[in-house]
Amino acid sequence: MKLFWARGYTATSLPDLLETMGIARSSFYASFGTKRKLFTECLELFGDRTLDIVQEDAKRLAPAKLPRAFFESTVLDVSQRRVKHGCMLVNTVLELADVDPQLNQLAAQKLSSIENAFAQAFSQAQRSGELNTARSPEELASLVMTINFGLRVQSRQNLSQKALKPIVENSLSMLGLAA
Amino acid sequence: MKLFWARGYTATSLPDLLETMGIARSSFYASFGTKRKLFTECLELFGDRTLDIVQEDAKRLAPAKLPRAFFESTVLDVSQRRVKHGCMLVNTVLELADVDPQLNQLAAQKLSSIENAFAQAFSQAQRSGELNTARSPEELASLVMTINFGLRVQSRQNLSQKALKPIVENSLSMLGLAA
DNA sequence: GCCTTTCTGAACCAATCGGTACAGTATTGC
DNA sequence: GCAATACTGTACCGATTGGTTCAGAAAGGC
Repeated sequence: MKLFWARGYTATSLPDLLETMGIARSSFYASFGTKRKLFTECLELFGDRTLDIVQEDAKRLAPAKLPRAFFESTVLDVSQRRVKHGCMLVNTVLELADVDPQLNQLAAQKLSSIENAFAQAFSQAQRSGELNTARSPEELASLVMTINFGLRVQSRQNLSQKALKPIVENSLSMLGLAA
Repeated sequence: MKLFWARGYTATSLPDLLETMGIARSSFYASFGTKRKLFTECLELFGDRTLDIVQEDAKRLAPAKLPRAFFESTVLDVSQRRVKHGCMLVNTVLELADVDPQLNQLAAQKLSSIENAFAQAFSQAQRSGELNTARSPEELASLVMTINFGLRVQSRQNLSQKALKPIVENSLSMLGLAA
């Protein structure tokens, strides 16, 4: 998964995978079927893990603090190596949008479920009066995802993590103003 | 360029290019050298054209209206087909960040020059008192680019243009609050 | 200690990749 | 109408792509 994450689907060759996994070619096909099937499983795994982050945070944090928690655990509080890989879902969408509709749709669907998790938390907070109702929960979630996407693109450039920090802070500040 | 734009560098094969360009294989190599060299030229062309959009708008518009003008001419006022291709520079960064450092750097550098164009316009507006000085020109430009990246990722998903419109409007509204 | 399951390593497949070479055909300039 | 330039079509190159097959070695269960 880490290989696919870093290099994308096409640029990751079978020999690359075999060497990293430390298994033989025949074992690979016996266990995982095809390269495409393995990539699909990796996409699902990555998407589910990311969704878990949001849902776990939503259990114990005020919704207004959700975006910061999410950006910290996916951009700020990870190694420089990892932040440079960006988000595997976003990478996949941009690599395969006009090449492989199925994989694109799978990634888009996972992203959509993450956006929904944000929207649900915001919706609940608005009903309990914790959150300003100037914008709908869906609009707020959509804004959070837009900023998230933007940050992931910034991450994947050659930016140092120091240069990334103020971008995250300013984005959060801007989001706060909008909520 | 349109082919590279839509499918990315790796997924665009030489036969694809030849068919679209309507020339023979030997003519291709005689005129453009290698596939990689052509891609470089396309990146430069795309980057320069995008930079032109910002610089031309900056000549006749108030800096506060620059982001809206930019998003209109790159996201809202283009065909559904075209908006689905996203931004070639962003696509390239996400496809090749951990695969081809040189091409990644070229795309990143072009994006940086676009960001600088925004920063210059904002800087001038702050000196003349047109713009709030709560945030530095560089910070504002960085925010605009982050939003821009986010919108491009949204565009490249299977979103209809109708679904994209409110996202752009909300993003602009959020940006306005931050400025 | 034996039998079954698991895995390896290498050979092999057809297809495609980017790139080169070159003879032959259009097209151009004058 | 002739010569120079531009372009085509095809064959070819080595390398690499994802995927298959299978005999043999290693490991595990009891």
